[in-house]
Amino acid sequence: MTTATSPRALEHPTRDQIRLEAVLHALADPVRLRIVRDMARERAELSCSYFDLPVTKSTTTHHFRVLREGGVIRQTYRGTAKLNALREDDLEALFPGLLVTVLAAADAQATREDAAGARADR
Amino acid sequence: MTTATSPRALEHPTRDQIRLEAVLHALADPVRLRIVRDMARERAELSCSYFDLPVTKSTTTHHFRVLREGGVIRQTYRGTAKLNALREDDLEALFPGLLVTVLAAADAQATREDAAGARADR
DNA sequence: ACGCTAGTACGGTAACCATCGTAGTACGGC
DNA sequence: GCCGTACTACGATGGTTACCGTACTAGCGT
Repeated sequence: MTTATSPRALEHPTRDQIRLEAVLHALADPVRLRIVRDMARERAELSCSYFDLPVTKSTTTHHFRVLREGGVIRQTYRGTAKLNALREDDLEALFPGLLVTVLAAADAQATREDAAGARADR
Repeated sequence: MTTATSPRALEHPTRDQIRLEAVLHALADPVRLRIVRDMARERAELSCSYFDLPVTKSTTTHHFRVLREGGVIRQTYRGTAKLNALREDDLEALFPGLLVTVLAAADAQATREDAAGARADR
C-alpha cells in the first residue's frame, strides 16, 4: 500500500519529467486525441467507461496509460471507477498554449470533415 | 518527367489532405523536431546537408520524408541539392498557432534542459 | 457471501518505425 | 566523359505500438 485516497498507486511523471515529444506522441493517435477532446469538453473528471471508443476495454486501458505516462492526464481511483483529469495546469506551465492550440486544431479538422461529409452526402 | 523546376517529382499532400495526427506524429520525434526548429530559426530554404544530425544520411532521408508526407515541410530539388521549407502558411491556415506554439514549447523545454545541465555541471 | 461493474495484467500478433549499410541515381564542375 | 557531392532506394533488423482475448482483482450493493 502507499498513502491516502486509495490503495492502488498509479505512476505519474512529475511536472518536470514531462517531455514535449511524449505529449505530442500521446496526442498523435486518433483514439487518444478523441479522449482528450472529450475530457476538455466536459470539464469534469471522467471515468474510463464514460468514453465510447471503437476499441476494446483492454486497448482503452492501454491508451489511458499512454496519456498518463506522457503527462497529459492524471488518473485517480475512486471506488471501483478511475477518474481521469487533464493536467491542464502542468501542461500550461510547461508549454503555454499548447493544449488549447491542439484542441482548437482538432476542432477545426473535425469541422472540416463534417463539412466534407455533408457535401458527400448530397 | 513532370513539369517545371526539376524532373524529379516529390509527393506532397495538398493543404486539405494534411491531417493533424500526422503533423503531431511528425513533430513527436526528437530528430524531426530538431529539424523543424532549425528550419524555423534560419528563415530560409535549407538543404538536407545543412543539418548536422546524430543519424546517418539514409535515416535523415527517412525523417525528411515523414515531415514532407505529414505536410510539415515542402521539398524541392534545386540542382543536386534538395531545399526544405516549412509549410508555415498551410499549417497556419489549417491549425492556427499550432506550429508557433509547438516551437515555443520546444524552446522552453530546451531552455529548461540547459539550465538543468548547468546545474549538474557545478 | 454473491454477483455486478470497472478496470488491470498478461500473452500474443501484426503492423509500424527508427535505424543502419550498401548500392544506385541526378546533377554540376572539370 | 569523368568525378565528386547530394540524396534515394532497397533490404534488413530490432524495438515499439495498437490491438485483441482471456483471465484476473478491487470495490460496491444486496
